[in-house]
Amino acid sequence: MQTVDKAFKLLSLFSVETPEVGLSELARRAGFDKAATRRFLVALQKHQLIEQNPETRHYRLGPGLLHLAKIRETTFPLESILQTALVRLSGGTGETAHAGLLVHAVLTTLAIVFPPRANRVHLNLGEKLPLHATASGQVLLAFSPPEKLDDLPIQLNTYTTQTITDRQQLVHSLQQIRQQGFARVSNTYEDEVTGIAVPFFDAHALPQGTLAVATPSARMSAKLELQIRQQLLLESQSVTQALGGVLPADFSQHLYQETP
Amino acid sequence: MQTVDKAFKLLSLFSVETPEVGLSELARRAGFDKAATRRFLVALQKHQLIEQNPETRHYRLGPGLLHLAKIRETTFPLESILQTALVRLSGGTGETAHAGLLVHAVLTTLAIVFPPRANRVHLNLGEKLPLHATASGQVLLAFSPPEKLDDLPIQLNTYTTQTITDRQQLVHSLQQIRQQGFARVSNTYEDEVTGIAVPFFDAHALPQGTLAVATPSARMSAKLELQIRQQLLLESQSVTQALGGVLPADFSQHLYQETP
DNA sequence: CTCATCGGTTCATTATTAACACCGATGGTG
DNA sequence: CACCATCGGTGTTAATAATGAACCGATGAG
Repeated sequence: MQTVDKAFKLLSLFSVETPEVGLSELARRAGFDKAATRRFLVALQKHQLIEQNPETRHYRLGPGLLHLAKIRETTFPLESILQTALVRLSGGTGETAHAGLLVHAVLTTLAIVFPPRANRVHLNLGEKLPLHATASGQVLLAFSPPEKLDDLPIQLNTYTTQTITDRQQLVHSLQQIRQQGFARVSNTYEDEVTGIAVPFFDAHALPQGTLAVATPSARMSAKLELQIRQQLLLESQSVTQALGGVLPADFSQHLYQETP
Repeated sequence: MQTVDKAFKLLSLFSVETPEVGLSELARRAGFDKAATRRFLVALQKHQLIEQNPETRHYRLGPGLLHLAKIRETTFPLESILQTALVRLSGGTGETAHAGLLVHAVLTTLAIVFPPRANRVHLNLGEKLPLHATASGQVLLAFSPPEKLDDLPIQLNTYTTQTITDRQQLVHSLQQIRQQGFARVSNTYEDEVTGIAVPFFDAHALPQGTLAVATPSARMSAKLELQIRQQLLLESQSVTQALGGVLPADFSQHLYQETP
């Protein structure tokens, strides 16, 4: 079913950063022949998974995706479960809380709740978060089967002076994260931002996404960190359960250690 | 690209009514061989467009759809545009307002706003609306290219004593709807419910979905109907414009006729 | 105990997709 | 203005991928 893989590859080339792309560019990025790319686009367009901007002739994701996502969300409300967890997290910590979803080695921001204060961390819905440079990404990698590390690009992008770009160092860091059950990074993706994240799990005890709290680094203290970690752990358990997921043993142990 | 068509066909077998389906059942409904169906499911599962309930071994739509839909919605906010239009519609009329999306000859409820009163029309998000038996469906058919009528099932389902089940009669009705620019039906899908609907259009001036107001039939009056129609026309224009769509000439004429 | 149906797998047969070369149109550049 | 590159899009044969009947073990109803 490599045909399905290729169709999906085309769909996954669209992002919040590049929502509309032309034919040649798509073929280039996907590594397909232009004629083949066109045939795929026409097929996808037929089902409204893709649509074409008639002015620019560029392609973009289509409304058929909304239709399918609405069915899924109505019968299996992942997004709304995350949203309510984030409201509690943001309310309890007074900081920005966000949830990410891991799809095919890409971590995307699915939901965000901002606290009602002026100085807060900002990020965008749909934003793609680098796996090696954010707390959310690292905690996902840490709880994923080791072979998932192969999906990482050879070159780890640098975002700030603190970004981990050495593979060895990253792997070492992941081991520690797995042991402690959460990830905490400071200024590795955006300067002056500290993030703490935990994963939530699917029915196979594999990480499906993350819950995270992000604070201005200046505001982070040992006390605030502890509070955030405890809340994240509780919400992770709650979300995982609501989804019909299962916590892996080496994660659920933290639930008892952390509670005072 | 028949492979893409088949993959989509499998995805489209899931609905709010039947969100989880087993392998044999899927093969039967799609008309595919069981082995082929399995190969498709495995391929779709790899990209999280489908996921499997490990207990029942049944399949359901996957979280990858949320990911893609979020990207589309962030960069091209159809759903949120509809939502704000519905808030105005429901607020202005005091009745239930809903929006439907047409994907591959299937009309699905994408957004709903209920008025704050006890006696109101109820429907569900993600609900599939029959094209021949609802105001929304009829207005879509009326403004679609005639060949779209071929997608209709041979047998038009009966929902109430008022449901149109005769093809001739339906076609006649559609002509009138196209001329007047809106559809109005009473008790054809649910007893005691009257619906009024207008389409909104894409960049090719093709109907992409509908805006509708539904009232308990007992409450409908000539005055209320006129008010609803005027508001629907205005919101249709506004939504179409916000989407980068184009009104067909025989629709936009009503904008001037209706305004008093 | 039997039979039907479930999810899932195997492998020779067959229909599909790939990609080169080419089209006219568009737009930036010397 | 003429040039060249690139755009979106399109045919046609060679190479590749999907198909489906038969078969598994497991499960559950009569």
